[in-house]
Amino acid sequence: MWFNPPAFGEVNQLGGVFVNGRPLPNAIRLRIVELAQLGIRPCDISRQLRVSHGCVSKILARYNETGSILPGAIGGSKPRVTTPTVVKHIRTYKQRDPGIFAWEIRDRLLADGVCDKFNLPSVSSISRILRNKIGNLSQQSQYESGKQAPHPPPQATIPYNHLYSYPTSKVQTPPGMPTIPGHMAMHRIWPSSHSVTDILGIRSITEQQSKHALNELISLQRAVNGIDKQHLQPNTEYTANSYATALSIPPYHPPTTRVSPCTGYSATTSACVTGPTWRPVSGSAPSPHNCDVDTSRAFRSGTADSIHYISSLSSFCQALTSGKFAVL
DNA sequence: CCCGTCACGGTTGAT
DNA sequence: GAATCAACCGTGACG
Repeated sequence: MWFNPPAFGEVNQLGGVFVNGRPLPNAIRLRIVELAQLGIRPCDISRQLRVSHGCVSKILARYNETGSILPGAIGGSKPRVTTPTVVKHIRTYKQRDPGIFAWEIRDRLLADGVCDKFNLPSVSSISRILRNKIGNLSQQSQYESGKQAPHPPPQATIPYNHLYSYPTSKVQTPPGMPTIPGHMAMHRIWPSSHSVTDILGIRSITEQQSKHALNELISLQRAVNGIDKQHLQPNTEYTANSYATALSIPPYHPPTTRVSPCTGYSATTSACVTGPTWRPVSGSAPSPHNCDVDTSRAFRSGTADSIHYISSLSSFCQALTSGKFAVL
């Protein structure tokens, strides 16, 4: 029901708003990574952004591993590994050596580079192919001409979830998109220290450097969101404007200034984050995690109106991504 | 106190 | 078009 979406989502222990089952908006994810790069500890990021520490940990871990702040691809099925190309090769192996075993075929597929470890068919899959599709080699030409898959994938060796699987030195991007510069990807360093600086493998990074990297990331992801919406996870909250959201979230206020369902943590760390984009606009308000448009407006105009505004925008955004409207 | 991990209830999209 | 399935999500609790 896109007319009646979860208006505010749910509120977590930190007072942040989230939509169960849906990823945090890119703006929040981006902010998490940016704060981590600035040396803010995950626990403090969690409090500042009112996102559970488990989530912060997960996002940072993924960023460290893949270089991407984007969530994984939700829903859908894994692409079939037994593509026509793979079947063709299996048939070839079987023709050359009728006594070949399925496991040998599997090894050869890997050795010949037909498949990689991500899309290598299981032995049982190969057996099934041998049984169902190549059982009678005399019919192979018939298969060749007419029994193609209804929607054959353009390539045979695209690893599943390849959009979010990045090498360490260079971040892979969707086809046609510019490559993320190497310095945007984090090194695979995972020291024992719990310090985010150590976790991210950054000895020293200036705020200017961070901003520069951030801007590049924003530009890239804006382009990605606009150009290839199909290939990226269609996050309800992910429009270009979403990047203003996290920057406008009022900082976490310790219980001395705000009654929060979450009590008991130190207030000393909220001052770690400074800068013009992090200044409180008004009093406390629920973190607009489920909203993606210009919430900075909303948070300047009072809580009640803000909530209504967020709700309306949330509806609109859901409509956008559910195909009710064309993307602007 | 901080962090990593996991169960849980939820959403999503291909089949 | 509905059901199913397997992917993902963030939260909250635990160690």
